[in-house]
Amino acid sequence: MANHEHGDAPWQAFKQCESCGIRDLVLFADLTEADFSQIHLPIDNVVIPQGEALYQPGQPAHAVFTVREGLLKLEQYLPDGNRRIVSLLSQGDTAGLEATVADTYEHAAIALQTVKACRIPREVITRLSPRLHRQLMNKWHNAVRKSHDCLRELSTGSARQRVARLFLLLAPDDAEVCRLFGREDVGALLGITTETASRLVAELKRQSVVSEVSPNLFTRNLSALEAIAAE
Amino acid sequence: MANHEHGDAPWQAFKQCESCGIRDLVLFADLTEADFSQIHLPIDNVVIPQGEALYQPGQPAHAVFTVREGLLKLEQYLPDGNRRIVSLLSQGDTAGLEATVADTYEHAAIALQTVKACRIPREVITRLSPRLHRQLMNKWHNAVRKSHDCLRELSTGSARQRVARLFLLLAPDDAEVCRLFGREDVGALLGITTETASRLVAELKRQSVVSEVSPNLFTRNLSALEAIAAE
DNA sequence: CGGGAGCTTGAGGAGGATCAAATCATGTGG
DNA sequence: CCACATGATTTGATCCTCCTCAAGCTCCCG
Repeated sequence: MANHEHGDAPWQAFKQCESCGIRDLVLFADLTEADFSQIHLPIDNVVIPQGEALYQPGQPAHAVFTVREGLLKLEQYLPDGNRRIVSLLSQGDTAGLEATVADTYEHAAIALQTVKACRIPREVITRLSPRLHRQLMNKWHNAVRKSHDCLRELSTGSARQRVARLFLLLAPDDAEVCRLFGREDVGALLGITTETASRLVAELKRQSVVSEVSPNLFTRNLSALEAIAAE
Repeated sequence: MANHEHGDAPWQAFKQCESCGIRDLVLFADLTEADFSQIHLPIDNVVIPQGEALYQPGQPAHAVFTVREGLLKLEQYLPDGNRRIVSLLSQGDTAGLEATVADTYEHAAIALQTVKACRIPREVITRLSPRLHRQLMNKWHNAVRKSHDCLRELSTGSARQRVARLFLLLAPDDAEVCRLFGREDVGALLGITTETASRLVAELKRQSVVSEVSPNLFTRNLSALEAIAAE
């Protein structure tokens, strides 16, 4: 199971959050010292090892999570038993936003790379609600945008285009390298089979559009990728 | 262009909204008489004929819209010039929610069936913000859910399965009939070509899984559709 | 060293794309 | 009222992409 380590006193949450390295990215970006003093519940740090679930669909949704490090997939299951990844969450993204309006989680949230996240009990959100309004709206907006990006870029066009677009989406343009994940997950994200995903990644390697410097860590030829994405 | 007809005095908005037939579905569901009295901007009724745009991507986002009748598509454009429908909005859904957090619209919103909607200026939302908090969150939540539904049901599996799932999503199970739209749009929604969309709809008609009682108006054999959706 | 999981590759076939043409529906002007 | 132009839908023929089933391969760990 995921490792929950939290400070024992409420005010520790304050100290931790205030000095958070990604303060401007998170839900609490707008809060003041006075706001933090109203938090009477622990904000836990959770670490989810690769492959472990942060939560499962149908579980009671007691908390919202802010991703500080790593990569998380949100997946859902189909009538025919297949599964589909509907979103990828990375630094600054929020998982389980539905906790603020629904009783249960709607996805399986599973770490593709070891994830460090903050667990924020739903009551904290409820209590700070007016102060968080703007940031909550921003987070929802991001969730919608990510999902539409996924449809537009990763579920449209040929399998080759989708793989190229995935390499472009996985890291900002100025990033040196870019970390990929298992071919089965690539398939579930792009709506293609594991074999096709493998074939195409291998092909891009052979054509040195990307090169694997270490297992699942790639350098990219951006202009070549962009050409494929738009062809 | 879309037809904007609005009451001239602010309080008319109140009267209209208060007696709205879908009051419990809309953004203003929680508001009281006192809240309405704070609205000093007109809530217009807009009618968008089939094929016309409610807004275009990049346009300054000055308003949010509640759909009262009809069907709206949200579409986005790809690097290669193709387009993809990322969401369908119908009664009670909200279009242009991004107006509350961004400067411009992110989609083209186009009527698939003649749409009647309420145009709510962004300042109204801003002003009533705390009172609308819960409903805004609900609307965002719906937007995310719709988008994930689209990915999971309409962009996964064989073209045949997708068409069947579309017929199931287009109207509630107890609806007598179900209205479809042009094959080109069906294609853009399911991520397949116009020809394939046409072929499969025609095939379902021949197999009397659906029947076209009048142009683009269908009755459905639900169990047959469900069987195809899950096969 | 052997076993397992994930990745790669191969051969074959099915499903969907593409290009092209025929049919149907709609509206317009003669 | 009919002839015709226009656009959407349907259908056909062909090709190519991607899926399926299957077998090797690599790497890691016991």
